[in-house]
Amino acid sequence: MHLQATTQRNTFTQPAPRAARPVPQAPVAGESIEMMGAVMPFARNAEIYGENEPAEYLYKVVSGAVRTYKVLNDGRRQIGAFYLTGDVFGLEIGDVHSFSAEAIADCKVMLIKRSTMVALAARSHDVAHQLWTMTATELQRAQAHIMLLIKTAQERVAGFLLEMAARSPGCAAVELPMSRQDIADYLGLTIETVSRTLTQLENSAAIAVPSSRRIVLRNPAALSRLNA
Amino acid sequence: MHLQATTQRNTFTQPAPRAARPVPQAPVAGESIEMMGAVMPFARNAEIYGENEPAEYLYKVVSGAVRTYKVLNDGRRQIGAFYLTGDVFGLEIGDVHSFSAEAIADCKVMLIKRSTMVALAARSHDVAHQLWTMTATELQRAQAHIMLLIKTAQERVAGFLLEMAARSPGCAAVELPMSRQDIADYLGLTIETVSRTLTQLENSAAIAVPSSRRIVLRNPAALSRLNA
DNA sequence: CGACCCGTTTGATTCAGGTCAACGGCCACA
DNA sequence: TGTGGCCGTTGACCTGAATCAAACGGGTCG
Repeated sequence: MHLQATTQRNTFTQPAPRAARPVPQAPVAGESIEMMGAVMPFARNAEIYGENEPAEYLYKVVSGAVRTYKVLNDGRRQIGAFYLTGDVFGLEIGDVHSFSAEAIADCKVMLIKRSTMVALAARSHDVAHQLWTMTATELQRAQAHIMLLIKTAQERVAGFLLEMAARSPGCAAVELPMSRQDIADYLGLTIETVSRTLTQLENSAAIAVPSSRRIVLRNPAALSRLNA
Repeated sequence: MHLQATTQRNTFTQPAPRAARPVPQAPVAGESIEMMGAVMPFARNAEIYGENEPAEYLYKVVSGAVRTYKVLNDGRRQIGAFYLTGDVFGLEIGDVHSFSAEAIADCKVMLIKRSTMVALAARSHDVAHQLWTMTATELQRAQAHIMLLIKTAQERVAGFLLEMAARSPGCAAVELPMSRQDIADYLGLTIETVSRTLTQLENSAAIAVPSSRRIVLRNPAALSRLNA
């Protein structure tokens, strides 16, 4: 149940992290993380890092999409978050990752050495503040996720669609990079329930589903009402 | 449904925050937050702050216990976290609180002015690092909470008991400061299900419940196994 | 062009947990 | 020593989502 297709590392497109070219030092205070780090491509379903691996880097999505997740003993998978272009992930306080991360689609990810960031933060309050802010943003995301998980199937799906819409540049139609299984594992539902709920929402004219990965929010107000 | 007994502010035991005595300035780097701020008492069920109120302070539990929560349109309440002696809460990146906070039992809480902390963080890397660490701890707590919410009732209750046990100094018996309703709203269950599950665990000899607020972990290994 | 594969949808049935209702224990207070 | 209010427990029943199963559709590849 909840099996992933092919989750093994793709050793072709993903050189070992140690092989990354040296991260340029950026000693100036007020430096943003934008301008440092090496960009690395990952193929669809490639593992970016694994749970309990040392957290050597922090990551920024340059293009594509990423999921973080945990798998329980019995195989149930919970997706912690989806990261789209511009999002930062892999930020941990401990020195190991508490989730695993995989590419949802082929994507490019910028790697920034954690030790570099931490050292930089010690010198630049700006960088320190950025680190704090990113962690706090992540916290807010997690708290919103908790609020989703106590709701009904309809409310969860509606909430998910609104969240994705809010994160998409173009407003009307949402292009979903992830499968129904991913959505289900994010929302704590089964694919069947997600699928059924989407057709339900379509029948009630709240959304349109021209193709399975493309969803038009026909009546966002109705969705918000569902979102409680 | 999920109604709280008496949730209004108790204006007797809780002077307005503005009346707090001035926070001593602590310019020395390496300063800990321990030594600054005024301690204030709150009566059982008194509101400490409300959702969407400006986040002027951050709080540390000196004694007693606190819950943070949100209420949905339809009255469902979700408890975000329980805070026991020594825990810090109310740490936000935005300038309003995203949850409400209430005293579970009579308690004493230390208030620290947020602006003071932020100013201090700008001068002391140590303080900045503390702020970051506290936020990250909160993030981990939230992520663990997410993992709880996708599980079965048994697993949630077992997980909750183990969490509380881990946070209690004395190991064998857990003294729960919160009601069944609080536990239910934390775990996304009903009081009936929490109650039933506890008796189930008692019948299977995993725990003993000498009094409703006191629980002995008779077989922590079995609970851990449930916890998946 | 047809065969297959994968992700998705749809249908039938089951079950965990919710709902509704009654009861019991404990404590404060008269 | 009653009596009323909480809080927690237990029971009977119901329902929303999971499970099991089958069919569909849109790709790729021989």
